[in-house]
Amino acid sequence: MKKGGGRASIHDVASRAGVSAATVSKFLHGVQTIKPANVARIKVAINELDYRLDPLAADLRRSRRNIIGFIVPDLESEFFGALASRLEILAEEQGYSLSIASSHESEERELKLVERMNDWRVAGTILAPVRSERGLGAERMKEVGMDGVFVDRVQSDARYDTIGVDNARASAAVCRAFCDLGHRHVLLLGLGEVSRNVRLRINGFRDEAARICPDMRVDAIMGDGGVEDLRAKLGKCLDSGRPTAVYSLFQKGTHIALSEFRRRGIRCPEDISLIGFDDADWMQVTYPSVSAVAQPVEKLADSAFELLMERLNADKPVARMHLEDCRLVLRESISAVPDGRDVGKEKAT
Amino acid sequence: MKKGGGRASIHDVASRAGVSAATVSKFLHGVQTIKPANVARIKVAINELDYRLDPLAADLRRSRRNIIGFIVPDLESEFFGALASRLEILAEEQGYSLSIASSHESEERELKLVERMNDWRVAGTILAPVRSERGLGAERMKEVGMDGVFVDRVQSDARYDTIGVDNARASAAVCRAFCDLGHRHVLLLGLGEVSRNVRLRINGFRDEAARICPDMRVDAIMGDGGVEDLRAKLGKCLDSGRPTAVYSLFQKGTHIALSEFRRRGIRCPEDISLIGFDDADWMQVTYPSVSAVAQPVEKLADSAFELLMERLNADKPVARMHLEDCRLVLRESISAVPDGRDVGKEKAT
DNA sequence: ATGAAAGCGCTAACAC
DNA sequence: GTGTTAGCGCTTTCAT
Repeated sequence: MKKGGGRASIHDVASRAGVSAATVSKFLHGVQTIKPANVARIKVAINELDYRLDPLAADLRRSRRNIIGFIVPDLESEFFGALASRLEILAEEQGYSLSIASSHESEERELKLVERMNDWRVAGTILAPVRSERGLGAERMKEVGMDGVFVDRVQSDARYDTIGVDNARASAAVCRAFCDLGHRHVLLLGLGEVSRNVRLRINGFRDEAARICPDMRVDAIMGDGGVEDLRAKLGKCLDSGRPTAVYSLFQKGTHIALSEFRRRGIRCPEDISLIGFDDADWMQVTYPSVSAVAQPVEKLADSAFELLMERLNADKPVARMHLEDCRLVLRESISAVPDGRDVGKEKAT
Repeated sequence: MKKGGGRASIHDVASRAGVSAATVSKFLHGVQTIKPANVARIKVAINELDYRLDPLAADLRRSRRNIIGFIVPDLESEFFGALASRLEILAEEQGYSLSIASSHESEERELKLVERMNDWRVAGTILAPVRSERGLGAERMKEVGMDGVFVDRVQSDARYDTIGVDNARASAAVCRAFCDLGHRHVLLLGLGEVSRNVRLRINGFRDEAARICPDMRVDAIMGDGGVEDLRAKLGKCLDSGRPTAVYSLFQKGTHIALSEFRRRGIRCPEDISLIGFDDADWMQVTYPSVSAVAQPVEKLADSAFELLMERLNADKPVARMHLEDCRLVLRESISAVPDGRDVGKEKAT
């Protein structure tokens, strides 16, 4: 009989069906060697009692939770939202639930969340760190030996798989696009904090410039004091010694570039070209629509999950580094340098 | 002694400290009546063993999980991301963890997720339904009597609290803005599926028009066949019998409106004015920047959580309906009707 | 083919 | 103050 207040337990089902809890448990797990008569009675009992297995209690007994943890720096951005979205589906396909948590761009919080995942005894943790694979959260994962992988703001690690996009390659493509259009003075727009990825983008651009377009002048400004600082610095560059092209290294920067162009009446792409890292829907609808490096969010999620699964099933996992390729989406915001102004001035050869 | 493979349990700590598990449990819960000497030894043992309480095991014993479930239709939108983000903080402040899941705009999946929350025996569930408080998920919550509240795409319910924005009021404000600028022919842009909220926005606009601006012509087109259908229909309206103002009833619609204006060389706001429901960062940076109804995301989250908490602590909870006010953000996309063209034609009085 | 028993890690009476 | 005991809901040998 079902006891008073609470919900039906496996024992309630068992006694109602006239079998033992063990048999019900077997039934629930698809064991085939149960007498058909009993199967039938168990089914009836389950229906009558509205019985549902408590997965957490089952996990407790099994000493392993069917949960994958996912820690993101920020849930308000479409990028991480999409990542979470996809991982959730992948996890469920494998019988896990995904536990999503946001560190709100705080390393301290990230640490707390890693610890919570560990307390929860999750099967594995996918960490998209605030800073890098050397940040507080990642380091704690190593300390306590949690199973997991690192994604997005990471390079490579001695013990964990890392999954990221090929920042350098994408930026090289941007460089080539500008170079082909005759641009010889490009401004890179970055932010101080999100260092690693942005640094790779800068270097990727610079290296390619040195290789294929040595007479290209490449300036970079970094908003060390946040986005408003960047806005101010950009304003100065636009007012004097204006470049013919801007490569924004993060989405908000693209936003800022566009609005500063407008504020000054600088026409894009006639006066200046623009490409941004990280594509977004709205970039199709601005005037001009803006060219952007699109990150392969789904592939990132797929790879991260796949590597995690392999790792969970491996005896002695090796640390791998995985880079996904980005796609350069060309829209109206770029054009050839109109006259020889900059090209002529800089062409020394 | 700590046993072989696994992690230290409360018993390991107890025996190492020379006390019983019960005492350690008390210590962990801040019971003050423990002999200082024992407190000290427990602390030492915890440190030496790196002991951490398993919250799920504790919850099991307590027969109540310290988890709040949050089900969103979609994690890739900033709106729900922000909602989740805020709820996560609120939940943790009260000692819960928030379990976030996305129904991916599918009612079937929503149903599954509600059932999972129930299986998990969460303390409460915040549901942002795909359709409404009468959708699959919500109905199941009622059936099984889960504690929770409904948020965003909801009106009112007999048994659950509902928290939403005042669509009608916001739309009335939009109507007044247009009316004051002399607009007498406005086009409303909606989508078939997201019916309830959109309907309220339409009615809110229409009612206000009837009240304060009876000579205003209000047309509405609904993309029954998805966004591309809407785009096509909008195109037709713009080509013949063009209105002087457009009120888009959802964010994607604003996007579409803007791009269709551009495609046709229709100048905004000179030729046509635009206001969109649901504000976004990118609307500041388009040309023109677009006026929008901004939804109070944080307030929504705060109210939803507060009502849930009250409900969890109430003996016989009553169902309340909560509406938050939106803010109309005016930007460049609206202006007065230039000449008497439409005004003159329609003014019958 | 099934059930008894032990126990996952923890808490809560209730004795002492 | 502290330990004993009895579970929370489930799984898993190991007999039978």
